[in-house]
Amino acid sequence: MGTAQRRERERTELRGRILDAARDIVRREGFGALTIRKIADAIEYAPGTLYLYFENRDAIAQELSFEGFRKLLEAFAPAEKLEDPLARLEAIGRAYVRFGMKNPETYRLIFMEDPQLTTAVFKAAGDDPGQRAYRALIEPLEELRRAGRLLPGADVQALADTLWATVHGIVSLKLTCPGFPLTPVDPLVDTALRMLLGGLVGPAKATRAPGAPPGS
Amino acid sequence: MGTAQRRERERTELRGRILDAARDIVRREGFGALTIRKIADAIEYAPGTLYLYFENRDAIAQELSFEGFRKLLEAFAPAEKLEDPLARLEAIGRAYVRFGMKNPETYRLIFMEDPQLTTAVFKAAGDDPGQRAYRALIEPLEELRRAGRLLPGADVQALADTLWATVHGIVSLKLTCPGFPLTPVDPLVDTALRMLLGGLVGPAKATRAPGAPPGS
DNA sequence: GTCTATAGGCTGATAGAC
DNA sequence: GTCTATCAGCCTATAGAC
Repeated sequence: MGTAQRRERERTELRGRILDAARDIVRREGFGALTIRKIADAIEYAPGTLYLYFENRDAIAQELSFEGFRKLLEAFAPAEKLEDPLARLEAIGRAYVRFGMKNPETYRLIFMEDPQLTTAVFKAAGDDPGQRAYRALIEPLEELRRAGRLLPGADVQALADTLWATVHGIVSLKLTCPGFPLTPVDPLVDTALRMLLGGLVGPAKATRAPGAPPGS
Repeated sequence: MGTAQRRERERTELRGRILDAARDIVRREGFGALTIRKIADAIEYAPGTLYLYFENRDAIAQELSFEGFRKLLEAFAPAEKLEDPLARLEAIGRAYVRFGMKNPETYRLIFMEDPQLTTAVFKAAGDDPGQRAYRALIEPLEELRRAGRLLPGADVQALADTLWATVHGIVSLKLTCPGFPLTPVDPLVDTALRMLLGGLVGPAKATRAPGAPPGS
């Protein structure tokens, strides 16, 4: 496996160990606590050595963000296999929130810290992962539209952006406002998806009350 | 006016000028750039002097957050005067987003920076402003419920939290991800509110397609 | 490649003169 | 009340020895 060899080479070349240590620090203490010295301490090297592997601190943070975004996309994979486009949208939304809650500091780093970093991630974490993430939302919506299941005149782009904003809102509110909103994450996601997706396919299909428990 | 006298007293006591300078720095350069020395420079005092008026840097940041949250509540005022509860909800959502876009760094400080700060703001910026903000959402929803305009079994709390998460999502995404989402703020808010509130009062009332332009 | 050492900067906060 | 001076600490990044 070429990938494994490259990873092994990187590891022996210290690069991998630097990233491992950096990832650990961000996970445990947040991006603000990520310093060259702390990483150097963790891997038991002199701080200056790190500059042989990364141009500066930001380059390390960027690498971590790329990596995190790639993992987010991987977390979408099972959802993307679902046949029904509506079920796909729902599953992607849930996978997104789950990723954010499981990796709070990584999520913060990617989506809440530095606009420049976020922009860089969208533009260049592999083969245009920003577009790939977007397509995960746009594609099922397009499929719904083609099948005539969207109301006429629906703007697929605006719908995708709204869905994204909502799941991002849930995650970021939960990360920064513990205790607010009062509703626990899972029912909150249930309600949000029901409200957003329920109206999507037209009034006729919206049979359950938004905010009602799933079994009602 | 007692308030004016107190403000004047505070100003002569330097406290007001410190806050003014701090507010300016946060607005222009963000919370990360707020340092005791920078404030002292701006008001042309020695750094140590500030400690006679504030315990430490965090106390200044907290005061700014309290102030910002109070202004957010004030921005709700015109919306809260509307009679129709659904129109009230919509107007509050729009006012929220407008506030965030107009005061990006203040919004960041209050809602996106430090969980501890955010918690403090909710608990103690005057007479329980967190509850007041919450009530602004809960109350119109309760009114809708009482009027039988919500579907039976609807969870008012979850609905309020979802609305809040969505507008927060829109603002915070726009602040950290300029360029993503691609949809401009105003149509994004239109779509989100239509999707969320459209389904709220039951299928019969949802006549416009989510994502369609308002006139369709 | 890795080290030590250091330049040059920033920070919050305090002590003591006036 | 306000100052100066300073402690004690952190930081990035680089230069030069080995």
